[in-house]
Amino acid sequence: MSAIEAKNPARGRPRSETKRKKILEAAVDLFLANGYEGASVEDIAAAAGVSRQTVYSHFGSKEDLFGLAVSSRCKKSGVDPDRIDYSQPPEVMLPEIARRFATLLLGEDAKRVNAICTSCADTHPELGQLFFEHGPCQAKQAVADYLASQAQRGRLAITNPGFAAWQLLCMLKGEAQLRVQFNCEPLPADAIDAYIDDCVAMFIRAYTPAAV
Amino acid sequence: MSAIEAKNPARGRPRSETKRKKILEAAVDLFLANGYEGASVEDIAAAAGVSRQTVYSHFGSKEDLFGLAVSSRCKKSGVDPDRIDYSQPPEVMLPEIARRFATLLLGEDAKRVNAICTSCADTHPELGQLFFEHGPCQAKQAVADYLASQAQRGRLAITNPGFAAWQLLCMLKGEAQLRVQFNCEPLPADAIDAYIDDCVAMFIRAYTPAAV
DNA sequence: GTCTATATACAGATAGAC
DNA sequence: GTCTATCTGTATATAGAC
Repeated sequence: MSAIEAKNPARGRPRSETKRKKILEAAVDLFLANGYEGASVEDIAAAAGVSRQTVYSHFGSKEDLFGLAVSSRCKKSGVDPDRIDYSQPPEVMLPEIARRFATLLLGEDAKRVNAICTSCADTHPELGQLFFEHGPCQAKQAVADYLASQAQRGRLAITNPGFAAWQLLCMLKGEAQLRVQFNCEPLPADAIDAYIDDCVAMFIRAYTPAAV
Repeated sequence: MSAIEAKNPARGRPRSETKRKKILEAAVDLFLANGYEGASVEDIAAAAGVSRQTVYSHFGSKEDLFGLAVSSRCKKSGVDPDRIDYSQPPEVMLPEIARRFATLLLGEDAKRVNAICTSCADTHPELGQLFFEHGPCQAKQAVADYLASQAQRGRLAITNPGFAAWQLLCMLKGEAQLRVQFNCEPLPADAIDAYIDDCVAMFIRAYTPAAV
């Protein structure tokens, strides 16, 4: 499809990393503000201070740009493989991951992305898939990798890290995320924190290796 | 507001239960088929074979009807307090509850309700709240009550049944429900079953009382 | 007599056609 | 801008079940 990454990077003028970042930033802002159809590539290029051609040169298509914008937004909020410290034990790392994830989930942006994907389900069914892959799926993979590393060190008794990662992440959504999604009164912050702590503790309990 | 339930039920002619059921049935069908705004009270009354006033007499308002239609649909699919057997131990009852819940979650109807609520978020923000209360919240309460009863019998070590119920139900959604929500290729049935079984086992492990 | 249910008409709001 | 159509929700009158 898009043969962007196939080009020889050593030849010609290299693509500007700063421009790429500005485009992604502008895309995130405009997609969230105006929806997928409401944000034109022209608008995004203008907001980033580049030409429309530059956008296509970097990202190939509007849809690909959407997917990577989602991805960058998620990583910026902390659910990023690079920010997981594999040397840290679960008791330290999991609460940290859980808090980052909850912050991302409960923000207005997550709700908007959901609204965009469901409202465009008829005209652009790929948007949902792109979000799923670049958002939840990436987060799950990062957590699964961490859990697998801990299992290997004998700190957790996990045979299926993929299952365990989905369990943890989905569990964390809890009542709070449903309330956001369905326009209900949000839970008080301390109740959310207590729930998250309870989830992490419960998760660790379920996957603690049997004492020898 | 609507003083429907305040009337004396012992005096005079009782409201027809069959008509009520027919109205609810028609409401479920038409709301799911045409959305909230697309289904008029007139249409629902006609489909149920009653007059528009009868609908209002039974349900007070279109919004209340929506909430109760959601509720009836959920109960019909099995997440119903009345269908929980408190005498059954968790090893028997939880897998049963989990399977019923997953069937409901992964159906097309759940996706449609989500779409209806998010698409009407601007004009009818109460729809989301009604769904939340009559759908997820009721299911959670039913599960929480069961878990509390089991905790009292010493079969589970649960101090906060509400938290535990949300944990179990949210966990069950897993990858499969996200895929439905975001128009991705569904998981194979055996993978879903394996995940659900894993969730229930993990849940029971986390909440099994310490051996004395 | 009390309450359900139907039929009809009406107010208010909204959306679309012209 | 106006006119028309539609939908919600209410009011009123009538027939009939308990």
